[in-house]
Amino acid sequence: MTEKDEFVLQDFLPFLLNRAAEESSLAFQSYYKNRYGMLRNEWRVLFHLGTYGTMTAKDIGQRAKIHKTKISRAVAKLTERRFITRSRDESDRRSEHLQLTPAGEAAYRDLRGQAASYDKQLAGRFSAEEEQILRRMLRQLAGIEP
Amino acid sequence: MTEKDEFVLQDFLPFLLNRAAEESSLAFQSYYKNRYGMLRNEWRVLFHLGTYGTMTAKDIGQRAKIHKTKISRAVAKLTERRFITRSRDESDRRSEHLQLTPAGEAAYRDLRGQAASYDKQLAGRFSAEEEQILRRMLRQLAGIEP
DNA sequence: GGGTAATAGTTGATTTTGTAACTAACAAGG
DNA sequence: CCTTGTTAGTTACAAAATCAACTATTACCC
Repeated sequence: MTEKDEFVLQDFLPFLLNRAAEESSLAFQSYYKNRYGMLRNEWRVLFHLGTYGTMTAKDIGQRAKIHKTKISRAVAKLTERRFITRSRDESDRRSEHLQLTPAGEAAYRDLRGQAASYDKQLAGRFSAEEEQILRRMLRQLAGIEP
Repeated sequence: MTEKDEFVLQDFLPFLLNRAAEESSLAFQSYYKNRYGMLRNEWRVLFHLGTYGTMTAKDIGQRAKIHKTKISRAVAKLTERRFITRSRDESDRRSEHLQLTPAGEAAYRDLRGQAASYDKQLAGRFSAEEEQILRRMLRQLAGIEP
């Protein structure tokens, strides 16, 4: 808080972070929802496969800190919609390698472009230095390595 | 993003903000959950009544940007647990004034102390200036005045 | 090898949220 | 007044998140 004991709810970091997260997600969320009928966990999975290439459900879960049941259901939906394909790892048949289909790639590229310009718009309210500071601090708070 | 077209998922603001919000809420959340069996919306209502005094559900909703159904349910739970009392506004019998009971006050004071030290701990990772910048930027992103 | 524990992922039951429709009270214009 | 519209708050139903239990497979180790 700004001063010792005096507690200001509007300045409480978890509160502020939650509100900022909600607010900043809104417009983008409605884009992938209306355009592709996707849910938050689905675009997250899609984005991970798009940016990192083939991954297993576990890999995604670790990187994004999403619970395995959410991933399982998101993967099921994306498979159903032919955005990803799954193939068993023959050396460890418990896990599956997930990969985007061409349709998945196309959706990813569209959404990535959208995300990039949306991000630019959000960050545009700040100076370049501020922006860098913000991202660094958020990474810190999110527990993401540098 | 750090550079023009090149999209880095881990730097996407909505993603970062969501992760930071979740991560930073975790410890505090488990405190009020374990200690008082409260949900997020319940502590938010409690905190609003604690910091601003008597309010109506609508007031809380406007200030915190929480949907009225969430507030309605949170108020019902808090009333059931004897943390708040409700009294009709006699000049407009549609709305009710909500107020903390002594038990509610006690819970609020405990949680406020907890929140304050938790916040201090979170902010302690940064310099005083950085901290100020962070809060200002988050308020901006959250759409909160000043 | 054979039993026990650990891991990847799925499924089902319960809780919580989101959305829409609803009730009750007030407002405003004719 | 009285119809139409608006507002505060609740309720009902559908969608999604959470948590625990489950299957299938691999790892450990005696």
